[in-house]
Amino acid sequence: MNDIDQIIETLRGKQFRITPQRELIIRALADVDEDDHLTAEEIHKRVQVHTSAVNIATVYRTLDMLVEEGLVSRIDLGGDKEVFATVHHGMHMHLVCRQCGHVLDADAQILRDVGQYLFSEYEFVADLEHISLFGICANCQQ
Amino acid sequence: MNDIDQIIETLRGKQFRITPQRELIIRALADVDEDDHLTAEEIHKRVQVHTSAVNIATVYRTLDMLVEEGLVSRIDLGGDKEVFATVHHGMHMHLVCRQCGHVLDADAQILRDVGQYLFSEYEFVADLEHISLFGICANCQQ
DNA sequence: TTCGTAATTGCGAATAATTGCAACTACATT
DNA sequence: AATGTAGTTGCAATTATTCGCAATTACGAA
Ligand SMILES: [Mn+2]
Ligand SMILES: [Mn+2]
Ligand SMILES: [Zn+2]
Ligand SMILES: [Zn+2]
Repeated sequence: MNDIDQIIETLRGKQFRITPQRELIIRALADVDEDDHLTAEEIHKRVQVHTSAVNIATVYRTLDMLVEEGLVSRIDLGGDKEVFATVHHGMHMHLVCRQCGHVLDADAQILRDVGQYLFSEYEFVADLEHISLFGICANCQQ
Repeated sequence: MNDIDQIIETLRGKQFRITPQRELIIRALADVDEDDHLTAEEIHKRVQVHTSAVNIATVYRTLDMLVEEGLVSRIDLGGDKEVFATVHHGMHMHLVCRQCGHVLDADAQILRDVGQYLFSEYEFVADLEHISLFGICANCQQ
């Protein structure tokens, strides 16, 4: 079963209805390159290649739902840029420079300890597959 | 020297001009209780108690500047709620449930290792004093 | 199949946040 | 103290996102 069907099956299991709009949005998200992300606006554009009949409000609502269900991750790449990706976008984190905005991908294995700690101490299951951390990049430290 | 003067001195050292607007905004931010945060809108309201002559755009721009300079932290408390606090708001993290929106404060000592790793491996100085992590809270796990 | 109904969508309006630009002002220099 | 100027602000316009609600539709039950 591919990534798209996987997501759709999960949604069915949770009694969500599979509308053409949702299918197109999920497909757009899953069809990007492994290490790519899309903004809500970009997803909307890609969906409209197939049919102009998907409203931008529906894109926003569907993305909120997919994030809430844990099927898609919402990533803050600094101030204005918010992007989305499915779980097939492998585990890593984004180091975002708060000065120049540069984004560097980094290994996220070190977060495993954090996840275990948060669960054992607070019974909280943290999403650590794909997060952003802010700070100052090597360049901006002079 | 108190928190407010500290911030103002730092700004002066970086050639930023100290306008009445900026002073009021910094004061509003620093005058909250130790464990409190304010939204941009709330800061605007508090500033207007003193004078109605501060535009909301100036509040947004000043906050962006303070965050960029590392003097204030911007915290995402889930989707719509973004709050700000100065550094006197002690080190901890926010565990935000993506299902019910509940926010739990947690110890952040465990992030020290993460910070060291990111610096040694990527020369990135991460801001880990005050971050949010998303996931599922104990309650929403059934 | 057809039907009933709650979930979902589209649309337009409301709200939040950002931006361009002319006017203003903090502050270094004289 | 007066001046010059680059940094900052206010305002209005723009853009991004959310919301209310009536119309539509997915899908379980008949
Ligand atoms: Mn990524
Ligand atoms: Mn806090
Ligand atoms: Zn940088
Ligand atoms: Zn919860």
